Amino acid sequence: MPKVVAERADTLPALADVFREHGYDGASLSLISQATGLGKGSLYHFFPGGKEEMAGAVLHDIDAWFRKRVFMPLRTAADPQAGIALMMEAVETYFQSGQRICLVGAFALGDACDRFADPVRGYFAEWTGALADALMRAGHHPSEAAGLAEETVSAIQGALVLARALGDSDAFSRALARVQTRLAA
Amino acid sequence: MPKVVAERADTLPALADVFREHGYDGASLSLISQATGLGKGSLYHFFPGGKEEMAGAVLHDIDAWFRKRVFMPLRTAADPQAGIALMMEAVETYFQSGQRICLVGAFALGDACDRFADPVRGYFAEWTGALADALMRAGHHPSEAAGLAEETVSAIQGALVLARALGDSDAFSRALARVQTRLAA
DNA sequence: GTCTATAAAGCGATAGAC
DNA sequence: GTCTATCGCTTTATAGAC
Repeated sequence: MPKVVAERADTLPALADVFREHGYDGASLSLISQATGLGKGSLYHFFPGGKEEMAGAVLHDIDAWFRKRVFMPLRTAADPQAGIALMMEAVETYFQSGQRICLVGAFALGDACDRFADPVRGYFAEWTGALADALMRAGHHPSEAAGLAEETVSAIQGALVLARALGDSDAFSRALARVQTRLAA
Repeated sequence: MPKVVAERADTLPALADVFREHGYDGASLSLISQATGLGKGSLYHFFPGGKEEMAGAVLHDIDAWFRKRVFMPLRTAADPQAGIALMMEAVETYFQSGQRICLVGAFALGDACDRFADPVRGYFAEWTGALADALMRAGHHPSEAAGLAEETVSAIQGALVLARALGDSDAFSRALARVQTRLAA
């Protein structure tokens, strides 16, 4: 059986969970140490920049996942509707049907907004941009495509807020269904 | 000229701003002291329960504002469409055209979710419930009204996330316009 | 590469003078 | 009702042994 933590990247999923659950300020090093199974010494060995570098690495990891599974399919799929379908699948999977919130959205609303303004903006700009591109290739007029893309990403983020607030992950699934209908029209 | 802070309620707007800007954990007592112009002694005189009571009072204040300006008009307006119009006005005003985030939504996504689960859930349950009620009275079928209400509140929250993340408050105004169109249909 | 020990600062909260 | 001083604790971060 391989070591659970062999390199820096192995810690990122646990790190992401801690930040999602406790926010940036609430994610203390002792919580992080507990979640990753690593002492503070090891954490600072992997992340010399401390907590800020940990959160930055998590954001970068999330961005890479979305680039591969969402943004790239939207931009490069021969059939734009197939790209959109891949996006919907990835979103449903990533957010665990509404049980997992979006860390980037949480950072946008929360304490870490100023500190990570660039990666946060980049994530949402890429997402809306790639979706608008797919919608244009699917036949929508440019201005209409941009609005529909904005509305779609916005609806997903809002549904995550509502699902978490109401403790009702079905609200997220219902929202995804509505989004799908609207994108197909 | 009257005293700036004469009673507990006078501190709530400044308190709300601090929590909105820094989150629950990030809102330190020294920041709160600075924002309200009150020393720690005075703060604990008004809020014996400390920071948790401060945030609770802010949430209660927000809930009261929405009850009066949003939930009640939706439920009691003779013309349901007029009630919806009042809601849209209030939302546009309260969120300052997208420049101000929703503290309840931020708490839902953030560190304070567990601590304030009840008021957070209550706020969104009341909002979606009151809007669904107005939509039913406007002629929508019950199931359809509930979905449209959920979609509307969700769209507003998502637009606040997107506007903050992109640093583009116009994204919020565009979302409100789309919502208005959909509710009128 | 991982740990323990520790430093320095900030935290929420309290006490007591005025 | 407001303040300052202070307590006890936790925080991030570092140092150094292994």
